[in-house]
Amino acid sequence: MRISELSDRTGVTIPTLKYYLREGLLHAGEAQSATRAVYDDSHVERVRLVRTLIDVGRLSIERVREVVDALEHPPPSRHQLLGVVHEALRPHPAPEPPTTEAVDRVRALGAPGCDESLASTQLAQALSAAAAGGWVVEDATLRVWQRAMHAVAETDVAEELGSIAPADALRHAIVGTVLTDPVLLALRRVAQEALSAERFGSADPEDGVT
Amino acid sequence: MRISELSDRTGVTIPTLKYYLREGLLHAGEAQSATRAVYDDSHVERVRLVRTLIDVGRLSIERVREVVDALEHPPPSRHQLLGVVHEALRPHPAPEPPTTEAVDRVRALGAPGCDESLASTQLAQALSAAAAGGWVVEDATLRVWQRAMHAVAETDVAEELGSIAPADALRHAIVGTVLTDPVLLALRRVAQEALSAERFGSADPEDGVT
DNA sequence: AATTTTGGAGAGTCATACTATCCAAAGTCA
DNA sequence: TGACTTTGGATAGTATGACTCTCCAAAATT
Repeated sequence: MRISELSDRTGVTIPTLKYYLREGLLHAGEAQSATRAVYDDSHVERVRLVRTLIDVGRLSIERVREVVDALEHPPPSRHQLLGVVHEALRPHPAPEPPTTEAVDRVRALGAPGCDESLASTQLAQALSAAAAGGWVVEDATLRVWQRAMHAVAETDVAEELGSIAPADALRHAIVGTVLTDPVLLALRRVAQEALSAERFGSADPEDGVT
Repeated sequence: MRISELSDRTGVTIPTLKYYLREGLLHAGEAQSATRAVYDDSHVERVRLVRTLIDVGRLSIERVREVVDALEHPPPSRHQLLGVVHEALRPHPAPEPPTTEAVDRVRALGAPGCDESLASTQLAQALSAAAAGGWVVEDATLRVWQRAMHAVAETDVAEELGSIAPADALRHAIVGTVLTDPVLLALRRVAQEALSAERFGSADPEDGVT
C-alpha cells in the first residue's frame, strides 16, 4: 500500500506519518523508485502502536522511539523482558532520587533493592514523592496494597508470557501495561465510589455539616 | 512573609509565583500598600499543592486551576466528595467515548452506570481503549482486578474520610489520589518482576530460544 | 499531455509553561 | 536624607514538544 492508504487505514495524516518516518518511529516502506515506496501490515500495526503509546500512555515522541528501538532489539532472555518494559515506560521526566527511608521501606517489603530493579526504584521514588507531599502511607496499608497488586501481577505474568517470540512478548507486555494501568486506576475509583456510597448513603441530605 | 520568602520556602522562583498569581492558582496575599503584600502558611501550602499536582500528577495549569477552584467551593455533602475528586483528576485530554460493549461490561461488574458515575465512565473508556488497542481483558481477569482494587479502596475510604472539614477532606483526597496512584502502579511492577524471576530464574542462560 | 501522488527536506505553527524586562511606588539602611 | 533594594503589576519573550505546511521534482495515472 502507499502512504495515502496507510493514512486512511490508521486515521493519521500523511504529514504526521512523514514526521514519524523522520523521527524514526515508523520504519521506511520498501522503496520502489525515487518517489514510490510500499507499506504493509507491519506499518499499520506500528502506527497503531505509536498512537496507543502517545494517546493512552502519554509517552513523548522520544520515549516512543526508545520503545520501538527496544522492539527491534528484543532481549534474548525472557527474564530480562520486564526490565525492558519497565524501562521503556518509566515516568517522564525523571522524578527526584528516592530518600533512603523510602529505599529501606521497599527493601522491607521483600522487593529487590533499587540497584537491581527498576520497578523497585520507581516504588521508592513514588513513596518519596508521597512523603514529600505530606502523605503518610502506613506500613499496614502498604502491605495491603502489595498483596492486592500481587494478585494483579499474577494475571499479568500468566497472560503476558506465553511461549511466544521475544519481540511479540515484548510488544504484548508494553501494550498490555499501557492499556491496563488506566483500567486498574479506574477500578480503584469505582470501588471508592461504591464504598463511599455505602458509608454515606448517596441520598443523605444531612451530610456535610462539619 | 513577602513573596521572596514564599519563594525561598517553596523553592519556586518569584516569576513563577507571579505567574501562578496571574493564573489564579495562588490566592493573592493581603495587600498592605500598592507595593507590598503579605503571604502566610496558606500560600506555602497552596504552592506545594500546585507543585505536587503538576510534578507528580502531571496536571495542566488549567486543570490545577479547576482543582483549586473546587477547593474553594468544597461540596457540602460527603458523598459528593469523591465525585469532585475524580472529576478534578480525570484524564486529559478526554478519551474517546466508550463503546456500548465496554459500558455493558462495567455494569456487569456491579458498578453504577456511566450516567451516574464518573469513575464508571473512566473505567468504560479505559476498557474501550484497551479493546481498540487489541488488548483483550478476560472477564475472569477483570474480576480479579476488581477484587484487588476493592481491597485498595477500603484503605482509601477508611483513611480519606475521617470527620474533618469538607475542604480539608477534599484536599486530602486529591493529594492522596495523585500521590498514591504511582505507588500502586510501581507495586504492580515490583510484583511482576518478582513473579517473573520466580518463573524464569534470573540466571537461566538457556532462556530465549524461541 | 495534463493531473495527481509521492518521498524528502525545511520552515512554520500552536499550545503550554514558564522567564525576563520594565516601571514606579514603597520600604530599608547608612 | 538619600542611595539602594524590593515589590506588585503588566507586557513581552523564550523553550519545548508535536505536529503541519510548503515546495520540489520525479514518477504514476488518466
